[in-house]
Amino acid sequence: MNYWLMKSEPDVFGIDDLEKRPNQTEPWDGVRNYQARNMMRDDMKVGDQVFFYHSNTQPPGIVGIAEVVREGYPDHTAFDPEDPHYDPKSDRDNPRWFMVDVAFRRKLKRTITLAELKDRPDLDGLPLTRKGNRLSVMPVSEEHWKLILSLE
DNA sequence: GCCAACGTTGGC
DNA sequence: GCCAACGTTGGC
Repeated sequence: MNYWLMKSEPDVFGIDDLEKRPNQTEPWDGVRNYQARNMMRDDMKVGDQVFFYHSNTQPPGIVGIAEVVREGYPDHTAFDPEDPHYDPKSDRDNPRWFMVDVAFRRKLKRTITLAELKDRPDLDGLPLTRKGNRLSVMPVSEEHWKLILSLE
């Protein structure tokens, strides 16, 4: 099993929104970055655990846990000219963008903030806190996963 | 609202 | 294939 972290802006789609979805499940659409695409298409497996991270909010941090419930499949929002994530270079015969479905598991008892993650020397190498990393999907090692959970 | 970091685009 | 211009992300 693998571990991941996915970023979302709570004003757009937060952990509470995921909890309220039918089946508490949501397709993670709209990702338009090749590295993140590759991870969703190739690496994320059913049962993988996901930290749900709130970005662009005060304070930014990890707020909950989700789980991959459907593996990579074409992101259809790229096919729809009306959709803000439309990409004319992607079509059904040769889809460029992929997504996974994630399901709500639980909220953390408290937000584990970006600030405290940055502060911990034992979390050196965590992609989230590496300088300049703006990926919206990133891997988390098992060691880091357990360590972060122990902070809850 | 600012701006650093970084990805993408397109002219050459 | 280089690189300047531009757009986006996301912390602050």
